[in-house]
Amino acid sequence: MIILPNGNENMKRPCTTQQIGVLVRTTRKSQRMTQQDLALVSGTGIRFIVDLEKGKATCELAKVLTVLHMLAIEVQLIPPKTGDAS
Amino acid sequence: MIILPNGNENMKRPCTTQQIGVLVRTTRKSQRMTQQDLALVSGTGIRFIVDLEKGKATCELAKVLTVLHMLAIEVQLIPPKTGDAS
DNA sequence: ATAAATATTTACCGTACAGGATTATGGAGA
DNA sequence: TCTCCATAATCCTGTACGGTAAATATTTAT
Repeated sequence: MIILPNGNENMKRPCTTQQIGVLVRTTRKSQRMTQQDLALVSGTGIRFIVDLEKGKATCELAKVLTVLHMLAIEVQLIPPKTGDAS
Repeated sequence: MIILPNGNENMKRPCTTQQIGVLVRTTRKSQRMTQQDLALVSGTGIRFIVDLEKGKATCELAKVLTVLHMLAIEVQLIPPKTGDAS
């Protein structure tokens, strides 16, 4: 176990809202969907999609999950192998 | 491609806030942390942890990601293999 | 290249609710 | 009992998000 200069231990970087935003946008475009399309099938407003793709920190969790699902982006949450903590 | 009775095609189930809540709670307990501990290291209030573990739909994305990170729960977002869409 | 058609972004308003702090309640265990 | 943990209720500040319209940017056609 390595203690980094910033005080953190060597754990994987946190998933950021920025990363999610970029992923949503690139995936959406690869599906040739407009933001409006995505908003429609996700049951949200366009504003939400715009904010999400911009990496807004305060987006609502469930709506984000819905959007990811509509884009067929699989979400895997992998718990620690019983031992490592914060 | 299979059309299921509920009208959906055969895509994986969406990740739900309920699942995340359960995962957070079980992982936290396995680390022997209290909700207060988790709130403290995550920079949130206890209320947020309680709500998150209850599966509240409207939790703020970034805070959820922080909590997952503090619990060393890895988040993997896997984009579709270029083709499948909604 | 230029124009036309689309797509995206931003600003504003209004409603509704998130989440922090605090306090109270209840349950499990020493 | 006393203590720790979890939950719930209340107050309050800030803001998410939908709708809309206007301003840009990007793509497509001629």
